[in-house]
Parts: sequence; C-alpha cells; structure tokens
Amino acid sequence: MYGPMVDLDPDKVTELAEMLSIMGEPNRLRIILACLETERAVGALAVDLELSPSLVSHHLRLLRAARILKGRRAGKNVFYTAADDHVRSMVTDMTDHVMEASQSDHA
Amino acid sequence: MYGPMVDLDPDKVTELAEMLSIMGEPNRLRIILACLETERAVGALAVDLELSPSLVSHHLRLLRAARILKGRRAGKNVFYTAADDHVRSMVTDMTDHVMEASQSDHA
DNA sequence: TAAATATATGAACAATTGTTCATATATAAG
DNA sequence: CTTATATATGAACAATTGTTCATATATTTA
Repeated sequence: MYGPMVDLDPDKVTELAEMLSIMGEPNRLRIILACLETERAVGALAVDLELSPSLVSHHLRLLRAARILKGRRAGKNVFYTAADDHVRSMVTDMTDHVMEASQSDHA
Repeated sequence: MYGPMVDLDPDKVTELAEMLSIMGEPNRLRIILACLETERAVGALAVDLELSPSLVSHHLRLLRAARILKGRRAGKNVFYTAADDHVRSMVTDMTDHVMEASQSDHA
C-alpha cells in the first residue's frame, strides 16, 4: 500500500505536467541525460547527439525556462548542466525506474 | 554529487521519453492522479475532471497501452487504477518532488 | 576593425497530438 | 427482443509543437 490518496493542488499538477512534457521529448531527454552530471557545451551536445546546433539551442531555451538546465558562458561557449540537485535526483529516480522496470518485465 | 555518469541505453531513453510525454499531458496526468490509489470508473473520472467520457476513454486507451493504468470490467463499468506498484511509486516520487520543489523555492 | 567561431532567435513549415462528434460495442434491465 | 446505460472507437478538425533555414548577437583572435 502506498499513500492514502493523491490530492495534489491544481497548480502543482500543471507544473508537474509541464515538466514532464518538456522532459518527454526524446531529443530533449537525451540532452538532459547528456549534461546531467557534467557540463556540456552546445556544440558538443549537437555533435554527440547528431542534431543541428540550432535545434539544440531551441531545446535548451525551453529547458532553461523550465529551470531544468542552467547555462554558464565561458568565452565563446555556453556550458549547460542540471539546474540543481533536485532536478538531478528527480531524473536519476526516473532512470532508476526504467531500469528496474526492464528487470521485472513479465511481458 | 550523484552518480558518475548517466549512460542509459537508447531503447530505455525512448521508453522513458514515451512514458514522460504520455504522463505530461495535463488531463492525462489528472486522470492518473485520480485513480492512482483507488479504482475509478470512466464515467466517474469524466464527471470529477469535467471532461467528456469520450475524451477520458481516448486518454485511458493511451494510458493502458503504455501500461500506466489497467482496467477491470465490472458489469457496465470499467474501473481503472495504476497498472502496478512500480507505476505507483514512480508517480508518487514525482509528486513528492514537485512538493519539495515548492518548499525550497528561492525564486 | 574585420574575420572567425559559438550560440541564440524568429519566421515558416511539417508533423504530431488533443479534442469533438457520430457511431459502435458491451452489459444489464424491462 | 428492445431499451437504457457505460465505455470504446474512427474520422475529421483544431491546436500545439518540433524542425529547418536565414539571420542576429556575443566573444575571441588576426
């Protein structure tokens, strides 16, 4: 048995939905995972994920706005990483869950 | 410091992205939360969430396909709830995170 | 200052997706 | 068997969203 009931206030539901839908886009999720534990420059992300720098930048703008990632400029580069440890642990929890799920996959 | 690196295999990334984008639609998230801990019939969900039964049913089909919710027919009704405890704990973790986030909101 | 590199932005386009409406199926009751 | 209620489904439409391309801004180096 888990908690007695899930009664999250409407604003929080909206907030969570926004965060999930932003994280739910495959390229964005790959960007998040790529710079979750280490800082990554825009260009490096583009090369590694085989996406155009423009597309990466557009996605990064959303991720920044949602306070999922943060950017730090160093010369001509801007390095991105998780906005805070809270985001890091939330994403880590999710990846843990998908890995667990595949273990006990009785399908 | 969290884990040393996030290197989730591509299939798992796709799987996680799908799950997140399905959960990220506001009405679907409300449906999930409404029947996470307790079974709810389609009609009851429609009334409570102020959505048409048809729309609820369409969303439920996706949630079923993604193995997030499962349905059980009892007479004319079909009762939905979380597909398993794994889903329940994953969603609970997420709601916990948004609640924590608002506490330490230094914005 | 001019050229080169890295990133960001806006508009246009393409693709996906949420919603509605009409209709179909399932179960129960008259 | 017919009617009523609950849920599901398919097609059409509307809205949102991901991507591309051209261009702008920022920073460094010649």
